[in-house]
Amino acid sequence: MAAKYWLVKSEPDVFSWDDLKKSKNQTTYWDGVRNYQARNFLRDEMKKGDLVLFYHSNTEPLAVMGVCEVVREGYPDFTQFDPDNDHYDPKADPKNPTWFMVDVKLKKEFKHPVTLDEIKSNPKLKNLKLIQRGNRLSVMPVTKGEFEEIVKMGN
DNA sequence: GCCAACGTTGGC
DNA sequence: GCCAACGTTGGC
Repeated sequence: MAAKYWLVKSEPDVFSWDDLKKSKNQTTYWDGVRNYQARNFLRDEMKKGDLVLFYHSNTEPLAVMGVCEVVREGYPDFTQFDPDNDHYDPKADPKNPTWFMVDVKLKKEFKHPVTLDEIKSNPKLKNLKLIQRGNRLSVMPVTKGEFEEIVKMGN
């Protein structure tokens, strides 16, 4: 099974590329996703070895910072059961968890972060879900071609 | 800080 | 099951 390609958004105020760099083994768990479509990707579709573009949303610079690799496949997001956590979900049932997460590890830092403007002005990326109107998914699939184009732009 | 777009909630 | 109201996202 060939690896798949993904793009995840993170607000750098919450968790930035630098935070990932400083994490133990440059690996982190991707917690706090509370959207069913994104949850399904995390739970069912993301597999070990899949490659993930890491995008900074909401705060400058709006850009893809680099590439991560999935190192642990979907497992229950423990923050849903923690009342002190921002992502606590009082309806979540430990026996049948609602929300899932994966672990990702830093694989490659772009020499040149690929900004939203650059993505928008590249005709090869015009179908990228990220730039489609009103898209609010925090985890989304990208095609191999889109992935390779962004990696090329980052080097 | 604004606001368009969207997902979720809840009354009916 | 519809749909209005509401809250959140995220670019500008």
